[in-house]
Amino acid sequence: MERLKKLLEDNGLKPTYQRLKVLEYLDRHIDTHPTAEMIYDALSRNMPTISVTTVYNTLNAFLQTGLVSAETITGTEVRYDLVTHPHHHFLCRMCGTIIDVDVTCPVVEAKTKVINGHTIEEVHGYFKGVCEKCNREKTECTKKS
Amino acid sequence: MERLKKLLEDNGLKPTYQRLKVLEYLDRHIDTHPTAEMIYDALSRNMPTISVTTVYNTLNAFLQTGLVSAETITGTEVRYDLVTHPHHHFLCRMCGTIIDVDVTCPVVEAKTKVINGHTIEEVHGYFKGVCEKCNREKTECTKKS
DNA sequence: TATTTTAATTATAATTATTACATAATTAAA
DNA sequence: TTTAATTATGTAATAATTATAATTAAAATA
Repeated sequence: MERLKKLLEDNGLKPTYQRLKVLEYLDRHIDTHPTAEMIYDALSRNMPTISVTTVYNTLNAFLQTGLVSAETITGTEVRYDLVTHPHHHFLCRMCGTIIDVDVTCPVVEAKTKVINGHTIEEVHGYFKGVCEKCNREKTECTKKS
Repeated sequence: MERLKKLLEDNGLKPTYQRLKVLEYLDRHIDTHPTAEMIYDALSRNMPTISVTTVYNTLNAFLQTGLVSAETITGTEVRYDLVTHPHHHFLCRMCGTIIDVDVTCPVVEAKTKVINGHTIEEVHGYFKGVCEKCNREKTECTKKS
């Protein structure tokens, strides 16, 4: 908890109770890539007074400092992701899960290059397909029949 | 026009007037990556009776057949793109333009591979930075001063 | 050709995600 | 402790998209 408080202060944000709670939620559900709604629903269970606006305000403040990133992979909703180490995302077309994929091997080109005169500052990439779990279930079905 | 009609039929879609018009618009504005709203606004000028729902229905039908792709690069809106040849997108953080980038050099890994047991079917990637035009204007400003 | 069936389009209303805004509460500074 | 600044809250507004049901057009059948 002290760690998270420091994280906020290091980013020039006052460590208010609600900000700490939002950050804590993101930290504890790093693999969920939650939506604003999911965060609000979870927090409001223990904090009945927190408002949706606060969640959005907080997330937008986090976005500005680069503490979190917003992913629009599914196309219908914004998923928030605590920025820890560089990684990419995998969207399973069967179960809809977004999975972190470490990029030890350079899946996308290095940053700050130039293509056709355009200066590249960020490279965003994600994969779409069938995740390991769904792959396994498909195989099991085949085995049974 | 016959070409577009055939394109619809080849994708198992009846070539109705409104579908043809939406497709024609996408074909003529291939570099704009328009939103549903932009398409509706443009078409309704000559077709006062066309409805927003029809534009959405049509775009969703196109999406299902893979005729178009939906890009959520900016994070606030869905941009539609006629699928012609494989390419990536570049979002300029200064002017907001989305520019097509041909991928002759393999910027992202080849398709249908496996990472951690997840089968990759599609690779989505986009770049963010400053486009060639904005780069040039920045340089000109520097020169003047 | 007339009739039936199916598919596509339309208008309206509903839903959802997000933001604007005014007010209240909290915190920091003087 | 008073004042100023920041942050949180509730309500309402906005914008994008979808659901629904009615209408129209097209295709199939008799």
